[in-house]
Amino acid sequence: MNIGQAANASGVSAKMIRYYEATGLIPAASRTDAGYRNYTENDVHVLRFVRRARDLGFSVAEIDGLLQLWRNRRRRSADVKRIALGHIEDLRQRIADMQEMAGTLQQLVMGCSGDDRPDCPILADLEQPSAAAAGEPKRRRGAVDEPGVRKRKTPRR
Amino acid sequence: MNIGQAANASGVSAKMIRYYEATGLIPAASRTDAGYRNYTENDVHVLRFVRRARDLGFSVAEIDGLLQLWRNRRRRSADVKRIALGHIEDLRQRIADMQEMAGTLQQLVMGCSGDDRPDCPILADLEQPSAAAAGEPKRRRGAVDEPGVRKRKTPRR
DNA sequence: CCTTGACCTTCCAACGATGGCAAGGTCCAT
DNA sequence: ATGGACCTTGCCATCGTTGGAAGGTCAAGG
Repeated sequence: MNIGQAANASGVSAKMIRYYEATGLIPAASRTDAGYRNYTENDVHVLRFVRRARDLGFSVAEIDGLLQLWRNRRRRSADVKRIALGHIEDLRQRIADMQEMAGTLQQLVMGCSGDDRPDCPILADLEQPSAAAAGEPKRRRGAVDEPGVRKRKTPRR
Repeated sequence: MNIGQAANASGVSAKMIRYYEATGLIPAASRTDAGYRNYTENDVHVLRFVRRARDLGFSVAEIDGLLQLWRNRRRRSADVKRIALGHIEDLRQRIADMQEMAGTLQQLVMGCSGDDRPDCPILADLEQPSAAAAGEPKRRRGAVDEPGVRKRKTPRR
């Protein structure tokens, strides 16, 4: 089976199949004399596994762990469950963050006349976050502190 | 005010301030003789606006639009509202997608013993999505169709 | 005056997952 | 033999953000 057929059969694009191979998520496919990648039904099975896991929002790194457990007949289901629970927790956190954003915006939007006049509580809040709309200071995903203000012995002029 | 002080005062990292300047989101700051960027209280005000908008999940492109409206005293609040509503819709869609993922996973996790045994419905579902857990086929954010299967007049051997 | 260290500058690379395009080789039916 | 669908590799773009390197500046303290 060629890569295009494997792509059709698995729902993973040919591009991504090559990418997964290059990054080591899946083993390198065998090649024909002409250099074409060759796939078996089993390979497609693996690809479908990957596809499904992506659909469930697992990162490629997580899928790597899941694939190893999948292949390991002596795995402990606890390990699988841990990965899944961690991912659920991640999803819940992101959902909560986005719900808070949406809720705040909804509040602001409701106060906006949405006509030809310039006055708008949305812009007003962006300018000076109101206590009501600001909520607890949240950290965006992946955001990390700056190196921190290193102290100067005497204040800057 | 130096960039570091503007960063501290606005909550936007110095790195990002330079980035926003380079991409044209904010105007280029004036410079000292030595080439240091110089910021005013008003610049910090703009940066806080940007920061707040990022916290609410607006993309940089959307913030660009919001900033222009903010600066325009003859803006129509309807334009602001439209951007906000579009963003809310986007958030809701993503929330729904993630909730579905989390729900499916929660189902699977509940069926997993999470002990030393290898049997695990989570892996089983990844292998062969069950109708119950599969749901309607959803499209991941940004996912786009492959070029499509171009038809071969006769089937491949 | 010189050193130190905190700060600033620019430039380049990386992340994650995916798509797009280009230049070239292969396979197969007509 | 020709055409066209397919394959190959490789590089670029996305998006927002961080990290680092190499080097210049500034102020305080010895």
